[in-house]
Amino acid sequence: MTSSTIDRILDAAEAEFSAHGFVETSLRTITSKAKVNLAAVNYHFGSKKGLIQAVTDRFLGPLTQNLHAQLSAYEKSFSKSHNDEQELQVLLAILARSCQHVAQQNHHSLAVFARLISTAYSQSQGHLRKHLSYQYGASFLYFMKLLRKHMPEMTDEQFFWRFHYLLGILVFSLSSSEALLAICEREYASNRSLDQIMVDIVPVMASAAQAPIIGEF
Amino acid sequence: MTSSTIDRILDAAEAEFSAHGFVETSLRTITSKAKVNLAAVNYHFGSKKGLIQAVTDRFLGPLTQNLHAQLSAYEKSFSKSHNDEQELQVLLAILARSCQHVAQQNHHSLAVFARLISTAYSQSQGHLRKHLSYQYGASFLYFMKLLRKHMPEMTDEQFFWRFHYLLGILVFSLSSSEALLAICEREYASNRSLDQIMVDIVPVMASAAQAPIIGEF
DNA sequence: GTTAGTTTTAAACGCATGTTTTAAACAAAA
DNA sequence: TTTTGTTTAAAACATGCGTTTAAAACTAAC
Repeated sequence: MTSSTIDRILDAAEAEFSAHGFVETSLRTITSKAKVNLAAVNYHFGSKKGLIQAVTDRFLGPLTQNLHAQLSAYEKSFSKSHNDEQELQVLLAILARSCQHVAQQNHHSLAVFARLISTAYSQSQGHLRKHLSYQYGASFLYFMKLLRKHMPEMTDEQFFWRFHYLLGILVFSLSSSEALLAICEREYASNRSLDQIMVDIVPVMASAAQAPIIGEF
Repeated sequence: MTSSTIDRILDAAEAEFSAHGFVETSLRTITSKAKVNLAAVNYHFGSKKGLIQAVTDRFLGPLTQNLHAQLSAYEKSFSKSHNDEQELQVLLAILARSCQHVAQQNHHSLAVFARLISTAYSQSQGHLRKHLSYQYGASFLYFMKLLRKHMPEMTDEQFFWRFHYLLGILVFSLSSSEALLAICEREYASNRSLDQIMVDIVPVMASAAQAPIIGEF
């Protein structure tokens, strides 16, 4: 176990990034929590940006692979009578299950994932967005393609917007999960978990997906 | 117009905060965009934190006042045969309209609002959350109370989660609006606006609110 | 016109950050 | 044991930040 240093850094960085975001966590807090010298980050990852990329790559790889595998299995055993709510929920449940899957390995990865999506969509020039879609876009495009089939009455543009409204449910739930779970436990003495949130939002996203279109498109 | 300095700072700060967040925008970029001396911020607002508070107070005041006024007017002329989807949409449309209202005055206020909510829910200790609910919580609690009536079949805890899923749609749409509108124009040659997004999400949030409960609560 | 109070300006301060450097410690092969 | 390459260590570096200071400029009342 020569390079436990690398893993300790990755774990500490993931935890800190998930709790305080990328810019607001310093390399000094990461290296001190990892019990590692400050210079180790630049030595092993080149820069802070390199560390962020390593942290995200660690779960984005498994996430997209798992998602892709599940989607192709789903598509093969496809009951041709789709277009009903059941099938839509199955598809959304696949996404949820992929998220759960990566969370088993790296506990804070989903919160980091949510922060990643949020920052990608909050810079309008979209450098990060391009990088993500170039590196990991295939699986998510695959997902969108299948989702699109269940919302045939919409135009492409309407689907674009609806999809991102659904994404909002997912991203906000993930990035706020720690706070929400804490409030929930304090306020309702209920011991829920991120896993349960992921099954929770599936029917909610499904209903949101099927809401009627009334705007002046 | 002796203190146009203050307004120029507030406008520049609002624009920068909406585009790059609170921590990632420096006082130097704000003051240079406002064509104002660097020290002016500390002179007029005491600190950067004071400036952030001034920026948010400027629209949170009008927002909550408008929301409260609309809600009490709605409650007075209340068709007692509620519990149907129409009424739910009316209520959600009130929230949307209040958002539109403050956006007319300060163009980037809604994106700042979204960032405020996001940061409030991404720190689990919740200092900002407490401050916001102490200062502006009344109107939003009022809104939640009325919304609760339209979702009577849920437990309080289930309502808590569902409410925050709806909040996710709103917050993500607002904080990503600039990027999404840019993509939409480039990809679909469609000239949409934040206003249209706000009417868009009303039926989506309504459907999400009425999704069946299936989780193991 | 002088004065008193307010606002603006330029410069500096103290501090935290990411990064680099240089040497020491270590590991494994010759 | 010596040597070679890799990893760790402590210290310093450069930079950008929020903030403070002290003097200048301005405003308005007397």
